[in-house]
Amino acid sequence: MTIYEVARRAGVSIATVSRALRGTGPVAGPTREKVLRAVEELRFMPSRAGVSLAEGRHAANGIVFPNLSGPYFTEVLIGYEEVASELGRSVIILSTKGRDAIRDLVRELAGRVDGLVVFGSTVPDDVIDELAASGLPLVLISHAERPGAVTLRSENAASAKALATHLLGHGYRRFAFLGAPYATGDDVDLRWQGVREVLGDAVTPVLTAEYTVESGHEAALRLLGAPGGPEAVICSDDEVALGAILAAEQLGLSVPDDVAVTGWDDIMAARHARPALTTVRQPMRELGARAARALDALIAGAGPEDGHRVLQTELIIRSSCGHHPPGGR
Amino acid sequence: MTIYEVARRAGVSIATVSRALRGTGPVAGPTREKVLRAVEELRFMPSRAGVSLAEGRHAANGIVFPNLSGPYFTEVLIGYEEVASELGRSVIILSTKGRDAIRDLVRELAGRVDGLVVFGSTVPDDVIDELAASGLPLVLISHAERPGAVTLRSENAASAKALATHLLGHGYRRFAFLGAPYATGDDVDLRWQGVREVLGDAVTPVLTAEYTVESGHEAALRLLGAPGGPEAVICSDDEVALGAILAAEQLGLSVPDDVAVTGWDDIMAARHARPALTTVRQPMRELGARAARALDALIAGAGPEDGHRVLQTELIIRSSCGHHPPGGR
DNA sequence: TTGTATGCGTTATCAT
DNA sequence: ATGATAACGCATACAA
Repeated sequence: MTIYEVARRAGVSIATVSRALRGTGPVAGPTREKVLRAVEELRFMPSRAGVSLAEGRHAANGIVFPNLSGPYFTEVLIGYEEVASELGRSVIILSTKGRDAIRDLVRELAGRVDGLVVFGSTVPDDVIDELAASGLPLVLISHAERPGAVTLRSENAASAKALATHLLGHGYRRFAFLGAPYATGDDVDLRWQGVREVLGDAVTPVLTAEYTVESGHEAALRLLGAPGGPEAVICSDDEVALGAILAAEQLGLSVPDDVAVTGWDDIMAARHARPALTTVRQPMRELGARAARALDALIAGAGPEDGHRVLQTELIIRSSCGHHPPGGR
Repeated sequence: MTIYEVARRAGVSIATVSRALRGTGPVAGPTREKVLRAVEELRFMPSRAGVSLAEGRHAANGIVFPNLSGPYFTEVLIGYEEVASELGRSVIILSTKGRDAIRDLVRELAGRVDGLVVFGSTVPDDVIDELAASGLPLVLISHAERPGAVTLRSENAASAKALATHLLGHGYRRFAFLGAPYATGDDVDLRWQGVREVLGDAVTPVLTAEYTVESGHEAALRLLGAPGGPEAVICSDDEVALGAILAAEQLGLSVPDDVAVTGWDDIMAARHARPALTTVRQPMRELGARAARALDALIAGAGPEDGHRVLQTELIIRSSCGHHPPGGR
């Protein structure tokens, strides 16, 4: 079912069919009618490959993330897909978790899209370099500022300081920062830096295997099971924090009476956990939506080719960090 | 950067470049070297549109789901993407939630892929008809059997009966089935049918707005707040069940002492909830993985063009449905 | 083993 | 207002 068959059926040329269908160039009323009828009868849909080749664009965006296991990347993806779809662009996903030939996969993806969103730390930096050098529009989420790409992230250090300060206000003096191995400049690293700036040597870093409930659980069991444990555990994210709460419960420790626990992200489970989790809300969907818009602007050639944008967060005080006087703020 | 420039640089024809790159047809050793060197120097990547047009295929699969808000669709997507990627196929996603021109979006998607996975009830049946009629390989998840497409789902009715029977064993006699408006033949409808078959008039259906914690919470507040409420609430899925547990707690009711609650799916939060949720485990990732493989077979032209496959589930007894003697089964 | 030439399905330019 | 035709970038049948 090609444009030629439609043209033949309508008794016109393929040029006319193309014009009638996409509204470019003049087409007489009756002619348009004939064409549309033929299209209808033949259930014609222009071949995407043909269009892409002729137009020199894909009308598709890519997104590269490490995995979709937790709510974080999923939420960002939701915001991204929604806006991309509104802008008439399909979205092609690529998860790097457990893949070995990441470089090839990313290259392949790059070949099918007009632009790419990449989460920091999912792709080796030289691959990013290659993409940027190729001129592909690029938006990096939670990645250090970088010429040749737009970078976008939520604020980390200031929120971390606010959180740490709040915990000091509760009277805690021995802290642990619980999270996965963080890479320099990634979100969790910045949170750690912020926390450390306020707490100094009062806070000890404790690594988990991953940013998951399971990992948080295991690490917290060890941390809280040993003597001289922390009075407050600042977790890299909500999932690790939920794991820490489980561990505390398992060890017969009360949260927050025996040990305070805080998270990050404000995923849905944070509000429903017991105790409800004190956390830093991060606008995850907004992050995805902004990325989609920024990428669109990049592709359209509007705006600067690089730049850095930081989205604000909000400290959400609930009950897992300690007791608060009713009516107090 | 086209194949012509590579050919010129290597001093060969484009046919030789193509052969050297994709390993089809014979190429002399030294010639291959020259070509590969030119490719390297020019950072050549074949144009996806060109390849697709020439090959007559996209090497891409689509998947259509209602949303990615909860763990269910996300988990299926994880399994799907992983297998599709292994099979060398990109994954293009489409969320229908809140979209108005679903038909057009699906058509557009259909034009960019070699095959499509669609969750039941996300797309009007006549759109499915159109896709099937067009000959596009189609796998339907949690959709009624259907000629012209492979359908795939997890088992529902038998699990529902087992669950209901287990609850009867606890001695409960007044039940509610809590879930969103279900469509005939969808998963939740089949669960309801199974439950009803065992419990008869002892179970009352109660609708929620959606399959979400919030919806379950609201509906359960009304259900449990009224006099003569049920002794056990069988929920359509874990998220609704978590909402129900929240509602019970809020109303000062103990789960399971005052009211039992069960879920479905065994999402991660089910195990971590308090009380831990009795539920029916459904192999979500496996569902996605199977869909990807079935679609691949369909595209390859292997196997029958339609068929129905049902994946087994497992009843997971935890503490939200009542007390169990230690050591008992 | 290598090259030539054609087709894949559009879009868009340029005549008419 | 409409039609012929040249790209677009690649794969491949066929010749050499």
